[in-house]
Amino acid sequence: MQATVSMDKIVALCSTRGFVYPGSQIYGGLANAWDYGPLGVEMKNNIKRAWWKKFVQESPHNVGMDAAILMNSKVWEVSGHLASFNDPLTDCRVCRSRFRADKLIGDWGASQGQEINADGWPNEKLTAFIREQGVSCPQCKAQNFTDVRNFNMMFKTFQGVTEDSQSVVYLRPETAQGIFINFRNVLRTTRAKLPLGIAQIGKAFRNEITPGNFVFRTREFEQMELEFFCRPEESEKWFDYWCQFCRDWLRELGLNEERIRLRAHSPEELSHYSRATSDIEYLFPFGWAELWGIADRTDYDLKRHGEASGEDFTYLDPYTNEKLVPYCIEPSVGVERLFLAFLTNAYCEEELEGGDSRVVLRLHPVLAPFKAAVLPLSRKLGEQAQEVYAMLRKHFTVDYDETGSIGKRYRRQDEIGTPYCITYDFDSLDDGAVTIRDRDTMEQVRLPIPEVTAWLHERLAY
RNA sequence: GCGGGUGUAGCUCAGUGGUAGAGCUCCAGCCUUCCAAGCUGGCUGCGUGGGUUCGAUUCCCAUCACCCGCUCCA
Repeated sequence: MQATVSMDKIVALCSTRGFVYPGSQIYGGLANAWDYGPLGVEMKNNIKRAWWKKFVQESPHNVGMDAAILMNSKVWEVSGHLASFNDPLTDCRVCRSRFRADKLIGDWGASQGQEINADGWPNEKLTAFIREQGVSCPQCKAQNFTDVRNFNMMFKTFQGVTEDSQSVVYLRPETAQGIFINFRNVLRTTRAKLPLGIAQIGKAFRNEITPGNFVFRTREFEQMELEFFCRPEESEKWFDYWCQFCRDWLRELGLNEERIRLRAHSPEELSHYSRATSDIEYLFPFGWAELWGIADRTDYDLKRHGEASGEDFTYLDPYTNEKLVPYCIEPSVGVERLFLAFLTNAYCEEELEGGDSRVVLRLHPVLAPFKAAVLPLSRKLGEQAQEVYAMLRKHFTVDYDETGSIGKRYRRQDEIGTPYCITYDFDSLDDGAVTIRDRDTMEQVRLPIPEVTAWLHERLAY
């Protein structure tokens, strides 16, 4: 396995070459906001396109949809996010442990031999109680807590012009709910039978306490989620199926097998909606971290929404005439995390003869921002090379560069992962052919210009 | 949110109580017939807001941002 790249190098490359810029830079930035530049957006789009093709287009079971980010607040109440993401928290100033204030008081009460239920107390009351009663830290015994604050992972905003509680809306913390609440719509309009997967790509927002590691954890991020509905007794089979499927897809796009592992969650780790979860983890420069979460959400969401809305979420199996609420397997992955994984995975520094080195992004051609670059050997050939460039632009995202030496231009393209460099030279004037140089093998082929498009199509097919 | 560190050009750094340099990058011109060549010229900066001072990039205060450690999970 190649040496792990430092995060600094990735961040620097992203910034200098136009993959990712720090957000709101001219105003001093905004914590953990990142803007994707010309190359970054191409690569991100390539990732999304590849995922969609694999998970929607090629699948006999799956269809896509695109739900609104803003939804009726009832959705979050019923899904459990409002309750489980809205805790009164306090920190011990001495040992920096964090506690739920109501639980802290309850436990303290129990140790004093009295039963105290602080659930639902206003924060001021919680803070005052902790101070006045001298509640001590279970970790370090200190009596020095911060004021109790509400920690809500959901971004809250207001719909309409008045800020009254009637119009509170939340930015979705996951895209999945948009699928659950449309389950019946999709089922009816597609006339699909189980198993049925509904896929969605979209932004989600979480007010994370500690984001970080570049684009790994940000407060605004893009998810690619599949909610795969099946018969309850088949859920384990499909769970394994999707774990393997996701893994295969990553491998197909060039992610190093040795840096991928599957890790099953322990019962304590499980989210409120999940019965079983496995993470596909990737070895990032900062260590192993979750890339893809595959969760068995059971019938939790459909049942909850069914009960709360009065909508009937049972499915009538046409073969068995049996009524059931489907189970749901959810493979959910963050686009930015994939972006970072592919980027760090592809980053190589190579020693060349003569002692100098080149930075190469060995990105799978499908992911590369530019599929090819047209490089006239000399500026004098610019006019003719431009014609090749114009021809290829109709089919692929291609770059054109005529500044500096040819060697320098090869290096520039290597650094941003362009798989093919097409050189128009002086012989081209006579034979109407160009030289294509492969980024990885460094091999060159000579090809008549009219054949280049087909040649590239063949290699970029996915 | 807490503790520690940092903030000068696109990048890496130097420097001074009298308003700033170097290397690389980038751009233009010359040259150049396949892997970072050379020559000439050029662009760009003291995170932000206050205070002290005749004068602040430098000293003080605040603020913001970033990095490293504790929480989380796409």
